[in-house]
Amino acid sequence: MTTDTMSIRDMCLTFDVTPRTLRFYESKELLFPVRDGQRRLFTKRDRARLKLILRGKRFGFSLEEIRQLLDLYHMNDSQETQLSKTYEFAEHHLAAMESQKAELDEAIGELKTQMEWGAKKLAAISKDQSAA
Amino acid sequence: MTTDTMSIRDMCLTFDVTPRTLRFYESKELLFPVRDGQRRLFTKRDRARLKLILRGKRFGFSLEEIRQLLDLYHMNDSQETQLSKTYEFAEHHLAAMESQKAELDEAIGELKTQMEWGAKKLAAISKDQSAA
DNA sequence: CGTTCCGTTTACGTTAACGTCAATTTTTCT
DNA sequence: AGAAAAATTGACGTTAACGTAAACGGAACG
Repeated sequence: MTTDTMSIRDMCLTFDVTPRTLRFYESKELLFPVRDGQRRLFTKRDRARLKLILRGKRFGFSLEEIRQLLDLYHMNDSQETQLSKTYEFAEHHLAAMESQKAELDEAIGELKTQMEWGAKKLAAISKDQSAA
Repeated sequence: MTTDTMSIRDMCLTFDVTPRTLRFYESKELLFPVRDGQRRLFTKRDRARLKLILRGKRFGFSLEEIRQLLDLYHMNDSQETQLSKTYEFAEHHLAAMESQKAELDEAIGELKTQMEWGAKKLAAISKDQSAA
């Protein structure tokens, strides 16, 4: 095995973020890079988490919400009570996502309707012009 | 016909927002309530726009992005060039939404996988305990 | 007719999520 | 070794999206 860890610069290039962003996420306990002296080394786990973080942001979640959610993807063999609490939280989150999906479907439908209307208008205009 | 317009307080109750938010949206030219003296009266059009604004926010769009998008739902018989520009913008936006939907589907799938794993763990734990 | 309840404007405050800049190591290149 | 490039830690700045408080005007009510 080669390195398995990545420098901050490699992370920036791979995920298109700035060093500041990665340090900020570490300070907010979203990432936990190990240290080689002073320098940060990002593990496979950090990369998996970062991917989820960026996706969460695209879905409109705050970093704090995302921090909670990250545990869902790293459920460890902790206490039963903790695990079952996490599981419950996951159920809520899943419901939220499916409702968001439904809303998204509806929005897509509405936009398509609007676009058909726009297309008709455009066709009418160009016809008017050729008739003039 | 009765009023067809709503007071700021009615709007707040209906859409669960604060007066500040509505005034803020007006200042950012997202809403255009008419005036009865000093007081704002929100029209049917404002209500339609607000609904779209709140939905846009849930999808993670900024108010500035939403402001652009609102034109899509109020395409008027403006110049052909303007209308066709709006139409192009709509095409881009539609593509973005469908890609977001795809990503959302993927995320839902992953979360479900994680939850199955968690469910198995929970089952194993409770079995261990009954065996002890 | 006083006060209490909206509503308005103006303006400063706040939080999240970084950007940016300075001063200081640490690393890499030659 | 010496210079340049890259990384680190503060610390202050910035933008979006409102919150909050002050000061004022009309109208509704007992």
